[in-house]
Amino acid sequence: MTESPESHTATVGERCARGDRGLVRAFSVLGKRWSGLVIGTLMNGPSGFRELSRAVGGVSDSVLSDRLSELCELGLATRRVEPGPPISVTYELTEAGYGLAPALQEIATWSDKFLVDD
Amino acid sequence: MTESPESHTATVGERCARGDRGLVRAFSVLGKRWSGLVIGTLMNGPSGFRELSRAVGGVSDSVLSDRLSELCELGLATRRVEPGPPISVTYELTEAGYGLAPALQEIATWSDKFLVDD
DNA sequence: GCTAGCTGCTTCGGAAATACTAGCGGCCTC
DNA sequence: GAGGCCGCTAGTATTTCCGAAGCAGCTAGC
Repeated sequence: MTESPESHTATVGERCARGDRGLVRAFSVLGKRWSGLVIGTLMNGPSGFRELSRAVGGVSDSVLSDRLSELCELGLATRRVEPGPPISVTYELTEAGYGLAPALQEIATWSDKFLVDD
Repeated sequence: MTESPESHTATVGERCARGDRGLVRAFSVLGKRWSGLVIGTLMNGPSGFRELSRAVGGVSDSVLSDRLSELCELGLATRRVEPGPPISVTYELTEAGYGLAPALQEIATWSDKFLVDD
């Protein structure tokens, strides 16, 4: 397949049409406030709740707790408890979670190019 | 730069760390309910309000109207009015809007691979 | 031992966002 | 004229997000 602009556009268009179900599912996750940033932050490696809260910045505890629960339920992240003392909790992305890396990379690239600085 | 798995992982990690500002900006758009799907649907080409509403499916008029306004204000989409009769309104992505295609493609690929069917 | 501070949550009440739906004016068809 | 389409808007109801207080567990310093 040649890499002409037209065929690339058509491929994108067909892909999005066939990927509608996929996009619906994906944005049921990514379209919730903070989820994308939580996942993006966990790309840097496993993290505790408070560490994650500080790294994300600006997310309330209750929402962060909800989002992490959802991500774990969806199999995108795991929650590991070290019984201690001191007790500690660590959140880490799963393979599925890390699978979002290419998309997040593309999003960051797009953002740097097209979104204005606030 | 070699393409070894380690350097790829490090590149992703560094990229996300350096892209945090970018991700924050991006998810201020994509992290809102329906915006991702609206953009994804407009990838198929220009569309009227009702046509878009039906294609996206499940979004309320008032929220769709809000989202489209926001996308236009951000320069991701344009709203064109044909004075008619009959009067018609068409929404279309800008170059910046279409610039999200690679990311949406990656998201759809990821979703197909890792998210469970409902 | 007490206090202060960290941890990871949970709970509660309120603010903000979203959903729902009726309605408007413009237009077309029967 | 009635009914239906269009693109919204406005008002109300519901859901989501938020902020902050609080809990239990733990540590460090006095």
